[in-house]
Amino acid sequence: MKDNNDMPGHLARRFQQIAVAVFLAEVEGAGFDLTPVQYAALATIKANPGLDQVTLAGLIAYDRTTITGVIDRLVQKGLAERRASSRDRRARELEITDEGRRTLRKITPAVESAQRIMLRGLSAKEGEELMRLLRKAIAAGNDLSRAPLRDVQA
Amino acid sequence: MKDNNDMPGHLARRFQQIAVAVFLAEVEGAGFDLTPVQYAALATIKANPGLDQVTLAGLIAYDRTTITGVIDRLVQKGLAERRASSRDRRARELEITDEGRRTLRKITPAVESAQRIMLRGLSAKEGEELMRLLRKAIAAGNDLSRAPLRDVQA
DNA sequence: CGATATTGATCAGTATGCTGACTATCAGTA
DNA sequence: TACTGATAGTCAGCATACTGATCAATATCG
Repeated sequence: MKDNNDMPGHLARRFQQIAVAVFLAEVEGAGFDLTPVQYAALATIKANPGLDQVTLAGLIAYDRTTITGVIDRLVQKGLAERRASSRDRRARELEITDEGRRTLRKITPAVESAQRIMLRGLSAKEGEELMRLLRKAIAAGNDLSRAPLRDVQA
Repeated sequence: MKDNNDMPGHLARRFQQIAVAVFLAEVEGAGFDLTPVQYAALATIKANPGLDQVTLAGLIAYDRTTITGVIDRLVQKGLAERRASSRDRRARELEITDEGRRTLRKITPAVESAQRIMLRGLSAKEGEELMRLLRKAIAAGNDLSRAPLRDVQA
């Protein structure tokens, strides 16, 4: 039988598992309570003020049904706001709050530290190579998941 | 701001997301209904008959609380059995059923196909290198998650 | 214009994964 | 042997992720 360690799918699960654990530990150590998904969403809202949920989902490759709950929690924590759009009454415009901005700023060192820790077994060059290969594999498989990455059309 | 594509954590999530989608699509295409986690558990039970749940968890790096539900579903599908251990009345001994063996055998081509598809953007050499780097990063971070990989002591 | 298709958001249901708590049992030791 | 600590399994609760459905609103096209 093929060993688990020869299965890219298994390795993907393990690496992701570790990445999440490291992220949560670093962020909690900094005194915050924010998940990787919530962080990515919040940072993307800050970079694209007023975007709607589908666009946000496309920018970070979330399923649109997952976004609903994530935004719920960001709003509940006072980090983001969800407003009805005036241009399209189906859509909600997302904004980051001052509190959200403060949180993002203070949390950034912990997030960057987490990225280093999850690569701590690799040299700088190996880390770069790992990211390059992941990017390449992801690009080729982008449309195979229900939540592909979608660039915004200007 | 750092781009998502420079964050190993984000890339890990994306690659895992695609890996799961590909696995499910291939397995469903072969006429089966088994998740990646259920497959790994079943294959490990087959390779280690009579093992208990904690040992199984250690072999594939699951959290022990996650195993309970996974086994529930394998048993419910008639692919595995959970019996009380005679040596330790706290423990359950896990066995694969004939139906489970049949399923594993028939599903293997789909699983292997899935592993190829999720690397389809990479050359053979690049795929090997990606797996090598993932293994190395995982080994260094093994103890950072609640569910580390644990080898069996003979 | 009006029928049809598409889109944004949500919801119900299911399956990982985790934290923390709890029970039952086992192991080691004073 | 009685006490203490560790261990196997489960459970409640929460947060991703997905499938598939539904509703409201918008776009498109005959």
